[in-house]
Amino acid sequence: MSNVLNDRPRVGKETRARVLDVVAHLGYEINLTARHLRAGRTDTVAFVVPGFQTYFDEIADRLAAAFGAQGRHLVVESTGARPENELAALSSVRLSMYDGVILSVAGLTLTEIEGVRTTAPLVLLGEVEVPERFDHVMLANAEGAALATARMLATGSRRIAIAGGDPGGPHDGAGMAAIRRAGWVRAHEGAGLTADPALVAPGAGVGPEVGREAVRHLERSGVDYDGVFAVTDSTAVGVLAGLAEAGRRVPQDVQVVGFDNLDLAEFTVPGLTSVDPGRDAVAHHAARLLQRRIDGATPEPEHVVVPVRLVERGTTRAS
Amino acid sequence: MSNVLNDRPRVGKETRARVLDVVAHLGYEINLTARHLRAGRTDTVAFVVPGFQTYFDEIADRLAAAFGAQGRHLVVESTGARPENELAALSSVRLSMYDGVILSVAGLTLTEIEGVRTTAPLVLLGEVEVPERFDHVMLANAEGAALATARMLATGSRRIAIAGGDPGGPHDGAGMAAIRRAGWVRAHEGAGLTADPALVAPGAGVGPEVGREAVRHLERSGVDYDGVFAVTDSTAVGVLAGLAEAGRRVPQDVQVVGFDNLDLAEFTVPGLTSVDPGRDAVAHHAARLLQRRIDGATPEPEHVVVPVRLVERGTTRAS
DNA sequence: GTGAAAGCGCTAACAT
DNA sequence: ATGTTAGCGCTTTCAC
Repeated sequence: MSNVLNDRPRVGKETRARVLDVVAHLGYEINLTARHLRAGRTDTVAFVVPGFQTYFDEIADRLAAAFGAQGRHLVVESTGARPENELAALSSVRLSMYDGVILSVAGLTLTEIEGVRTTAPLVLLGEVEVPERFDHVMLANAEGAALATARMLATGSRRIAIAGGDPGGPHDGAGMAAIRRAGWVRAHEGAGLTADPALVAPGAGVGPEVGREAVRHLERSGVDYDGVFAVTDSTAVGVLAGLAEAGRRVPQDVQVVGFDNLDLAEFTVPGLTSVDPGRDAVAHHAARLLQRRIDGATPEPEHVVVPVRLVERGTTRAS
Repeated sequence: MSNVLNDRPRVGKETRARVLDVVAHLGYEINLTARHLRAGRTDTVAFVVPGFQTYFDEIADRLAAAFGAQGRHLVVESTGARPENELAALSSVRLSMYDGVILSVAGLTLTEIEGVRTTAPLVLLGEVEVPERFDHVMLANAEGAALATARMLATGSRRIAIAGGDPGGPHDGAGMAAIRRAGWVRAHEGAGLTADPALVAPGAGVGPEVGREAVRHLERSGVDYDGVFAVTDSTAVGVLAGLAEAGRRVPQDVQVVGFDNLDLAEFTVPGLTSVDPGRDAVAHHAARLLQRRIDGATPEPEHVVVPVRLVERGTTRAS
């Protein structure tokens, strides 16, 4: 029977017809679970993200296309940003459901990842340090942040605040926000200036609430500022809302730059200048690295840093 | 061995220790695929969406929470809005990977869905007509659209355009946009007015591009308008961008209302008045309906219409 | 060209 | 209390 269903060559025409007839009659439905066990593959790859968010949506679309082209399915799972779930996703138990996993790391520390024993095809994504032995794709975070900051310095901003990422919080130090903050500092140094710690706005997370809260904080504190670097575009959207609320004109009074260049950035008012992380490249490398593991190769682990570029729109002044 | 691993009761302490030792030593990792075959379950539920988008993200979060509470995993798959993929997701072949599936229908017609023979636990979601025999959760679309339109009429708008959803396009007629457009018409009638067909902006899709294009079209055509109902919030974001581009003030010159009440609606400038679909209710019903199918009941199919309400923000004038 | 059977790795039932 | 085994449904090999 399976010969017929899988279109094997050496089956008589009549037999094939007969089998197909019976199959249709009985309402037979193949059981994928059994096939997976037998085949040792599930033809499914998982993209595990900290949360269902626009940034990951845009990457997931590209991954789905890449894997779909080879007849593999992509599924997206969320860890809810809980480290224990990230670890669970790393355990081979969970991995054995999939031919491979691309895990976007958010909450785990280097030490926690170190402890993971896993031989299954796995690629790590995300703006944190990971052990040498894993394949890893990350962005040029510090460079991007520096690019953003330098752009505002070049067009006259001298007091550039930074919003998002819970500075000083429990997850700070090694995370994405910290690296981008380092780029913000570096750009100041590059211009012979010093970044003012008073311009680091508090607030945990990277959503719009954080951005709006950051601006409210700046306003309350009475500190002088004429630029805001938001660690993500999502944060930037909140920053724009906060600035409107405070009556600050963008970009005349305050320039704003985000990071991620979400599709949305083209539609804020004014359009959001943003650091483009080259999502195509991120997805491409993640898919490529996973593919070679799935193919059974055990190559040297690769650590890809995807370059970024600045996309200029209306939240920065013309140079 | 399995007794030990699964914490069965009647195992001697010493035996347990010995087994665990060996297990650790050999680096044994359980094979979930085999377990799934044996158990006849995968403890995994799929949420199949037309695309990875904010609206579905916000529902997926809630579904993940609901199923996670019962020890089940949620995975999200995208059909890329291709009808053939939606059908594939409906086929029992694909269903057999999961304990159940929640499918958000976008591109399929009633007839196409009619043809589906499936006994697996399945719940349909989405703003289209579906066969009686399926469980289905949808929004009070026409009511919501009428609510939105009536709100703008009540505060002085007399020429309310509608943006998004490809009116007159191939998928028009039965889809979400058509139902919402019906609500827009109905609200006019309820006020003793007539909706002007010239105010139906062309353009396929529900993303921001469509909203901006819609406004550009209105401006080009020179038609008079003082309000825009966007069929989704995502479209509304584009509408706001378009209006800014055209130099129209919101809400003084043009009022705007969206549909979905995305988290983002609170952060546009000005804040977006929007129809809230009660996402909690949508997720709750979808999870509940799927659960009872998984539990093996074969109850009467249920067709839930989730009520909506209007959330007023800055894109509409005070009443 | 066709049919039968072994075995993927697991676990629940059963025999010891 | 412990060890053994049958069988989930598939596919591939092997015997006919």
